[in-house]
Amino acid sequence: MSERQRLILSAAVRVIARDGVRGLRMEDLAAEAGVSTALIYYHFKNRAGLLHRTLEYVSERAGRYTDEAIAPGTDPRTHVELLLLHELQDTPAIRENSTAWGELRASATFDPVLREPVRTATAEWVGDISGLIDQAMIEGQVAPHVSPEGAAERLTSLVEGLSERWLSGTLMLDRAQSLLRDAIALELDRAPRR
Amino acid sequence: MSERQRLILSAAVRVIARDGVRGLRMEDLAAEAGVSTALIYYHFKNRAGLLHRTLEYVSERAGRYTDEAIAPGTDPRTHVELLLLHELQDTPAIRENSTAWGELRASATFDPVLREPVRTATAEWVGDISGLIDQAMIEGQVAPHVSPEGAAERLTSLVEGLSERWLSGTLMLDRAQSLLRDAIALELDRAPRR
DNA sequence: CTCGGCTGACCAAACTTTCAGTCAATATCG
DNA sequence: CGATATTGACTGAAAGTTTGGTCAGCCGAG
Repeated sequence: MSERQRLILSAAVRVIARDGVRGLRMEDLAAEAGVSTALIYYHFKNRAGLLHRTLEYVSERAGRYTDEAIAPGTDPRTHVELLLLHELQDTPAIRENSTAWGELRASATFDPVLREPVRTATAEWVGDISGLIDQAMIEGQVAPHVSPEGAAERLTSLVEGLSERWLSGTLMLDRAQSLLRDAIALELDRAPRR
Repeated sequence: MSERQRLILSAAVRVIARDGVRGLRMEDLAAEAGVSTALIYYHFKNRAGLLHRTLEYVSERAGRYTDEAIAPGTDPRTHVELLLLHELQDTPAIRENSTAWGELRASATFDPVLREPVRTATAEWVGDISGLIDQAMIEGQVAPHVSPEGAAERLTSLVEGLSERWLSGTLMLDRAQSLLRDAIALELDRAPRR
């Protein structure tokens, strides 16, 4: 992928985070990226193609910044917590990525082309968390009888639900974080900690 | 609200569930409702006004069909379970309402006008569940130390997360249901049942 | 020179919104 | 009671606006 494409895609994420997928106008995007509208068509064929590529870009980028945020050697249990809580952080980058991700996921309900990448990205995320819970169990940081798969699916779904409430102004961020922390404890300890 | 307005609003829910908020065109809506486009403007001022009223209509209707679905005299614990599971049911009415609700909630992230009705409707739902958990606790159907508020917020958020995954084709319905059932047990019993 | 990257200008189609005006029902008046 | 205004609901048609998408051609690096 060329530098120019990356430029356009990151601009797309910004525009989507600001106006939603519904509000993404090719002209707005061109302005945000500082290029002509025609160039977008040159690189991405059409609006649908652009959205498709943007979705891939968002999930790829999410995976990257997620990894970067966590010090190597962190124990798996803490790792799970950091990974999940990470989505509920009020920095421009995360807010932007979360908003765009939520929008693209929602669009998948109506656009079959987006379904498969959404499914793949979700599966990957759930798989990561599930794997970490597995490890944490081996190290005795998680109660036995916990189903890593189930817990991972519930916790990531919960994060998405909380995130959307936060981003739509329905829920305060600190409340969302505290709810998530309790949920993690509930899932992994089978009783709230402290 | 006149019968005619109700007719248009229910058509709007159908169109939104089918094409999304972005895909709602005034002309399509007019066709779906069997009226002229001008009539929609006569009753709702403009597209934004229509969306706003549709949101109110969806939440009102959700509350109504939810009540109808549950036999009076049901014990509170079962009531909670039915209420939550109810959103994960593949009937046209529920799918329609859930899809429209998800769309409108997502739109609230970008449209301040929609925020307040979304917040109100959510608070009402959380309040209902929380109240029922309270009652269930009094009747000994829920473990002590459970925070009804917290559990209600987490469970409803989880339902929204699971629902969106289901509707976007990311998650099979029966899996979503089973995940939710386990979450309820985890939250209310502080240990999975059976 | 030439070729991929890139653009300004442009357009047809898609959409929203407006408007003049019809019609049935209801109120008003002589 | 009959004639006449008034009103609210509603529509067809078209104006007005926005948007996705195309295209002929410019430009700079090799």
